[in-house]
Order: sequence, then structure tokens, then C-alpha cells
Amino acid sequence: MTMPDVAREAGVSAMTVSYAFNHPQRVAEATRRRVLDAAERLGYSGPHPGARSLRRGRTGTLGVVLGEHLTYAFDDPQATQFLGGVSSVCVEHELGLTLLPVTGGPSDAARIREAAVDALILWTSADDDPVLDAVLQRGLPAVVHGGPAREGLGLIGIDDRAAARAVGAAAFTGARAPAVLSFPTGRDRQPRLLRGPAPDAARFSVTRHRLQGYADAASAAGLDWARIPVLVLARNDRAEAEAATQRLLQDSETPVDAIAAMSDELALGALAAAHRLDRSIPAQLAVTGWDDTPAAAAAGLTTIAQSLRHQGELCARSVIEPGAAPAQAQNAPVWQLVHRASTHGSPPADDVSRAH
Amino acid sequence: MTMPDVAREAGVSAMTVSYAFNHPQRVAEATRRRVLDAAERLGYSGPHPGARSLRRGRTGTLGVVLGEHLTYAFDDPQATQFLGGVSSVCVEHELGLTLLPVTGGPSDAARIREAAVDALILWTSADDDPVLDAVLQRGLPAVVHGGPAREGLGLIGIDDRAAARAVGAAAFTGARAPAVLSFPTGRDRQPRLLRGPAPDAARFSVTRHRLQGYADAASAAGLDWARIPVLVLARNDRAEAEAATQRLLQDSETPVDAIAAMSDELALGALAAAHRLDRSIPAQLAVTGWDDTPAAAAAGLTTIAQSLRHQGELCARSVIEPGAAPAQAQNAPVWQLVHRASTHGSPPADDVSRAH
DNA sequence: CGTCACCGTCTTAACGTTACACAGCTAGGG
DNA sequence: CCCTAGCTGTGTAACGTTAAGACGGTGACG
Repeated sequence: MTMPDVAREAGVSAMTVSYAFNHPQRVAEATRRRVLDAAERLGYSGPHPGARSLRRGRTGTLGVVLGEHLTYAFDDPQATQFLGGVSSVCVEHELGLTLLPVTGGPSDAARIREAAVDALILWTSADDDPVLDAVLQRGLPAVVHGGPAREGLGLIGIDDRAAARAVGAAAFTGARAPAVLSFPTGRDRQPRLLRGPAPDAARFSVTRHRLQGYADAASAAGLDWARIPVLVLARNDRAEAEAATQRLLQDSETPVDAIAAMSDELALGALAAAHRLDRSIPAQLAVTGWDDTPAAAAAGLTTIAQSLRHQGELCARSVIEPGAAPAQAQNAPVWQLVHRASTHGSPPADDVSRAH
Repeated sequence: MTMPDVAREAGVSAMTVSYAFNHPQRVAEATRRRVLDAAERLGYSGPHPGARSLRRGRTGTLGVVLGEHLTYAFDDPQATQFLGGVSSVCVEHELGLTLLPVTGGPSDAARIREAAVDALILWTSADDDPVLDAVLQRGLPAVVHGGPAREGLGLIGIDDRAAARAVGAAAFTGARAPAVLSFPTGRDRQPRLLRGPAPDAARFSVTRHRLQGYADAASAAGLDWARIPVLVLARNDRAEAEAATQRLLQDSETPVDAIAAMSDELALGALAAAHRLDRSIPAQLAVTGWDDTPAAAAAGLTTIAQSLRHQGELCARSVIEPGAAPAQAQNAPVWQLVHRASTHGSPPADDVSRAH
């Protein structure tokens, strides 16, 4: 069932059928109706997408490379928000959205080479991810969220180090024995407890920058980063954070009195552990999160607000819209420190310090 | 940059380049290396997906039609599990995964007509969704999850009515004033409180079947369905369920003593409301959920276990694998009633009654 | 009445790939 | 020494669509 078939049935040329489907006003109303009727009769449901994309040179689809198994991507509220932003731009531009999971296997590069997409967005990539090379080679417009920066690829993300410095200051000021709840530092995803790890060791640039910021904040507060326990978790998961925090609170000789967590999910886990052990917040334990989710607001959590939804939109626009400025650090999105009751200093409720 | 270009550079024919990329062992090792080197040198990153799909007649991509705005799809733990199952089959078959959001607008049909996919899976479709017609017209292998059943489309899902009857019995037995927390009954998504609504009025077949099952269970327990309050919520959202349940518990003259909820999320909201009002579970209030999520297990919630992940896999296989039996009610997946402490009857902890 | 502009439709020529059939060439068996 | 089988490489012919430009017809205007 092809255009020539429909054309024959309708008594017009194939070109007229094409116009009837793609440029309705270029063809006379009566002819158009005749064509569409003929198509209906023959059960022709529209131009073959492959042929169209071959001829037009574009596919009408945006690809998102997820540096995670797909299941994790769907579970993670941050990925969720980000993809929501991407998808809203897709709907606006009438584009499809193709998900490209990265499994860590050799088929990853092939999947990216063969994907029928016009542009690519990368979410959660490790610094040395071979996928980055595949994307570069593909030569399509592409943008990385969060990092790593790479010649030839756009980059969108907040200044994680500065934000971590700010929220770290909120957590650590007045603390004597702070701790950190961290995202994984490598693709191996081993949960473990480190002390003052070198931030550079983290292979995800977001994790690295946040560790750097926390270390900055610790120094500024007169604390020795090298002694600060950093719980590296395997996943951005509340239950895992709760269990790990509980062990940390119970085991430490010096009672931990401040926790800076890299996400609200992790921070809420820490709060739950504190609650279970009857530690008062923030008197005995100050806690900060990251992302300013609704749950964080409800829990009165001091946190960093960054609209991942907005960043998803930015990423999508930067690769889709021809006029859009290439994504660079310059047009980095805004972040804010949202001060709430989970830390000391008691500024007015819901104080928002604006920053870059 | 096309195959002929690479062929010229490598001193072979275009056909050999094609073989080198697609059937590596069909071409001598030395030649293959020469071709890949030439491609590398010219920056050719592999066959053009559009051209390939035109020529081969398939795209190597599976489409999932989400009956929701994409953001909701990502938020919803059930959708998440289901998509996880679908995607695992995609990875196994080296297929891409394209998401097709349904916004309710007129562009929905166009998106489906133009999607470059080999097969379609429908998630959360209303009975009269015009999208179903677009899918049928497209003529691709397609399967609907949960319903509605439609000539020409596969169908996968559990027997929701029977399962609702079972879990409804667990909730309502011994109760005098039960209530139901329901999914939306129409696309309008209005939250509201109904009394014993006609199950047929629900326009999503899953919702309809579950209401029927609950009504069956009510009758069996000697209760009058027409008097039972049914809270129809706008979203599958814990916070919304908590607020609505709290109002219900406070307002009712006859104190509500049992709640059957259509998801664990909703049930957990109900439990939170009960906790806040100091109602003991199950003595003052029996609660049941649906899905058997980890959170439900942790909360000791009586619920229906159905593996949505497994159902996602089933859906994907039924449209992808040529040998697979066409999806029908016959090969419906299994469900189980998991009896826990949130209902009366105190069977052994974690009692699992196997069904169908 | 001739000219011009415009409109709707048609003809042509790719877009880049790959299934298929076939042609050399080598090796081994009769 | 011929014949067959297996392996490697090549030519041909689509796959279904659409951009660009050609073409004939109609109506307006001087």
C-alpha cells in the first residue's frame, strides 16, 4: 500500500497524494478529500516513516541516552522530572521521543549509531563513557546534561560546586562531626563508607563537583574534610539511605551532628533514620538535601532548588531549535538555596537565597 | 557521507561496505578491516537509519503509547515497572523504545500514524480512545495492556474483577461501613466522592473491572454496594489519597472501618491518614492495596500481587516475537492475594493465596 | 483580445541502503 | 584433469517518499 496505489485509486498523481498528506492547503479541497477517501478505502495510513525520513533527511524524533538501566531511569524522580521537561518540548515540536538505554555492554555504541533520531540528549554519563565517542561520531546535534564537558557537545547544568558550597555551609556551620550522603562515584555502584575521599576520584562530574563543594564548605567551616565520613550509596534510594544512615548514627563514636545529602530522597532517608533513633532535627542532627522536591518542602528540608524539568526543556531546545544558542556553561540554569527548618540559623521560613 | 563514498575510499563496492557493517562474517577479515578503517577516516558512522528501514521494511523500534502525559507516566510506579519489563525485552532484542504520549489533542493520531516503529504497545487506554482507531489503521502488531479489548488488537492483563473480588473480600469481611479508593473513571480526572457508582460508568476497563469485583465482594459480605462511598481520585498519588481519606474518616457519621484501594500508593495514603487520626489498623480500619510494591510489604499491607514488569515483558514479546502466541485472555498473567496485617483474619504472616 | 500572474497538478530525479543473483577463484575429491 | 562446493566480492534493482521545477488552465487587467 503506497502513494502510487492511492493516487491510482483517487485518479491523481502520487505527488498530489503526498501534498494532500503533508501540505493540505497546497491542494484543492475537493482533490484533498478525494485523496483521503481513497486512502481510507485502501487502508493506507499515511506516508511510510522510513521513506519519509530518507527523503527529508530528518526523522522527527529526539533521542535521550540514559546512562542507566531503563528501570532505574523510571524510578528516579530526578530523571523523571528531566524527561518530563524534554518531553514537553517534544510535544510542542511534534517530535517523537526515543529512549536509548546504556547497559554498559558493547551493544551500546551500536544502539546509538543506529538510532533513528535527529538529535541526542545525554543524561547521567560517566566521564570516560565510551557512549560519548559514539555520540560524537554520529555528528548529530547533542547536549550533555550535568557533564562531562566535551569538545563538540553542548553542556547544560548548574554550577554544582558553588551550590554544594552553599548548601554545605548551611549543613556544616556549627557542626562538629558532619557526614555526607553521596551518589555513586563510579559505574561499579558499590555502596561504601569513605573518609574525606578525593573528589577527583568520582567518575561522574556531578558527583565530583558536589563533593568538591562540600569539601570547600567543610574547610570554610574549619572542619577537616579528610576526616568526614562520606557514605557512597549504590542508588538514589530513600530506603537504602535510611539503613545506611542508621548504621552511621549508631556506630560513630563521635555522634554525627550534620548530614549533607546529594538528593532529597537520600536526605529523607536520613531524616527517617534520625526519627527512628529519636534524634531531634536540627538540634542533634542538621540535614540538607538537593532538588527541592515537594516531599522536601513538606519535611521542612533545607535544600538546593534546581528545576530539572526546566533543564530538560533547555537541553531539548538547544538541540532542536536551530536558532537556540549552543548550550554552554554561560547559559547555565539558576539554582537557589532554600533554607528550612532542618538546619540551624533559623532564617524566616522558606528563605530563598538567590544565586547565579 | 554514504556507503559509495566509503566504498571508493576502501577500493571496494558499496555492497561490500554494507556487508562489512551488517554481516561481518560474510566478508573477508582483511577487507572488513579496510572498510571500517576507511569509514573511520571519512567519519562515516554507519548506515543511515531511514534508508535502512526503508529498504529492510522494519525500523528496529518498539513504540509504547502512553495514555497519559509523559510526566505522569514517569511518576507512576506502576507505569515504571511495566516500562521496565518492556525495555528489558527491547534490550534483549536490540530494539529501540519510542514513547508516544497521548495528550488528548488532535495530534495524537498523527503521532501514531507517523511513528517509526515495528509494533505498538498501549498502556492505560480509555474504552473509546480515538488512539485505538489510529493504531488499528496502522496495521502493525499491537497489544493493549489492561484493556479495552478490541478486535484486531492483542490484550494482556490479569482478571481484575476476580482479583478485586478476592481482595475486596479480605477488606470487607466483618466490616460494617467500608469504602473504596478508586482510580479516575474518566479522562476528565475529576476527584469526587460517589456512593455505589455503577461500575459500568468507568471508562477505563481496569477501573471498571475492579469496581465490579469490589461490588461483588460487598454483596458477598452482605453489604449494600449502593451505599458504599467510593472516592474517585484524580491521580494515583499518595498525598492526594491521604488528604481525601482523612476527610472521609472525619466526616462520616458511621465511622468507616474498611478501605479497599486500587493501588498500594493510594492504600499507603489511607494508612497515613489513619495514623494521623490515631485509628488502629486493622481493628478500627482494615485497608487493602493493589500491586504488592516493596513499600506495601514494609507497611504490612494486604494486597494483590501482579507483576507489571512481567506483564510488560509479555506485551513486548507478544508483538515482537513472531512465534509468540497472540496475546489473549487465555494466556493472562497470574495474580495472587497477599494477606498481611492490615486486614482481619490473621492468617500466617505473608500468606499468599494463589489464584488463576 | 493579448498578456500576465497565479493556482493546482504532474514529471523527474534523487534520498542511502540492501536482497538477490551471479561471477571469479581456490581447494579438494573422483 | 574436470567437476563441485565454498567463499568472497560485484551489479542490479528496488524500497516509498518528496523537493524542485515544468506545465496547462483560469481569470484579471490594460
